[in-house]
Amino acid sequence: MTSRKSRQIKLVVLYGIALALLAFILHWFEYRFLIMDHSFEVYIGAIALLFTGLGIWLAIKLSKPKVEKIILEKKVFIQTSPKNFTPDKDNLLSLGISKREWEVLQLIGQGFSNQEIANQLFVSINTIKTHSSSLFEKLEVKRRIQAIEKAKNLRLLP
Amino acid sequence: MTSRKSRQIKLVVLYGIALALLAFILHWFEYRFLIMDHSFEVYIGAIALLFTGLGIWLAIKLSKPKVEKIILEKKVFIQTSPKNFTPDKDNLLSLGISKREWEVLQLIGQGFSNQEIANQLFVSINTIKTHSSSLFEKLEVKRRIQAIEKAKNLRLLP
DNA sequence: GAAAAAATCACCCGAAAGTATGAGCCAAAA
DNA sequence: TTTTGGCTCATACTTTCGGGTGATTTTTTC
Repeated sequence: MTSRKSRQIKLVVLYGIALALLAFILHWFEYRFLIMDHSFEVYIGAIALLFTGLGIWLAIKLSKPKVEKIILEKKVFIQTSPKNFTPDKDNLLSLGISKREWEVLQLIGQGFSNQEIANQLFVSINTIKTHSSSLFEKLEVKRRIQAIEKAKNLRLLP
Repeated sequence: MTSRKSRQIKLVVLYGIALALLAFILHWFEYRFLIMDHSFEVYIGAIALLFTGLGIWLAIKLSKPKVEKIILEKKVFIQTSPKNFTPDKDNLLSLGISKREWEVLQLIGQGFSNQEIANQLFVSINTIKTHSSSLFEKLEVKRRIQAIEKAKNLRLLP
C-alpha cells in the first residue's frame, strides 16, 4: 500500500516536471520558428494530442488494473488409505487451517467434547468453540461428525 | 464483443467532436478577450490539463479488463475399502441391537442429526432419541461420536 | 391368547454444541 | 510504523443432544 502510494506520488511529480518542461520548450519554440510557420489550430491540436496521450499513459500507470476473475474447477481424485498415516499438509494449507485449529481438529477426531478439549489445551471453552466454528466453515460442514468424516477423506485425520 | 467495439467507436467519434469544438471555442476566445489577458503559459497549461483529463477519462473508458484465470482444485473421493462392506452380524446380535437401532446407527455414522434421521425414517425425532439412547447404552458409550468409533471397531460400520 | 420384545411418541430438563458479534493482545509482514 | 492474521475470550442466543420417565401400539414368541 505504502509503496503504491509513493509510486503514485513520484508519477505525479514526474508529470508536473514534464508539463513544466514542455511549456518551457513550447515557449522557447514560439519565439523561434514553429509558431510563425503554423496556424494556431494546428498548434493547439498538437498540444491537445500530446497531453491526451500523456493522460492516457498516466491513467494506465496509475489505475489499478481491472481484473476479471474466472474460476475454473479442476477435479482431483484421491484415494483414502489410513495405513501409515501422515497428515496432508497441502490440504491443511489450501484450506487455511491454522496450527491451533488443527490441534482442535485432532482432538475432535478423538471424540473429545469441547470442554475436554479446552482443558487439554488450557484455554476456555469459548475459544474451542471459536476454533471449531471456523474449522467447520473451512471444511464446509455443519457438525463435528461431518468434520471428522471430511477430515479423514482429506487425509487430515487417520 | 460487437457492442464493445461500437461503443469504442462512438467514444472516439465523441472525442473527435469534443476536440474540434474545443479548438473552435478556444479560437473564438482568442480573438475576443481571453488570450490577450493571460500569459501564454497559463493558456497552454489550461489546455494541457484539460486534455490530460480527457486522456485519463478515455483510458479508463476504453481499457479492457485483464482476465485472470484461477484454477481451483476440487477434491473428489474414491472409496476403496468400504465398497463391499458387510456388517458383523455376530456383534449385532451379541449386543442386542435391533434392526431399527441399526438403521439409526448407520445414519448417525453418516453424520446426520437426529432431526434429519427422523425425516429420513418418517418417524418423530423423539423416536430417534429413544433409539439412539438405547444404542449408546448397548455400545457402552456416551456420545454419538464415540458410538461411531466403537461401531467401526466392531465392524458394524464401514 | 398372553407375555415379551420392539417400535413409536410425548414431555421435561439440563448439558453440550453451534452461531453471531465484538474486542483485546501480539507477532509477523508490508 | 501501520496493518494483518492468528489466538484468545466473552456474552447472548438458538439448536441439538442425551437422560429420564411413561405411555400406546405392533410384532414376535411361547
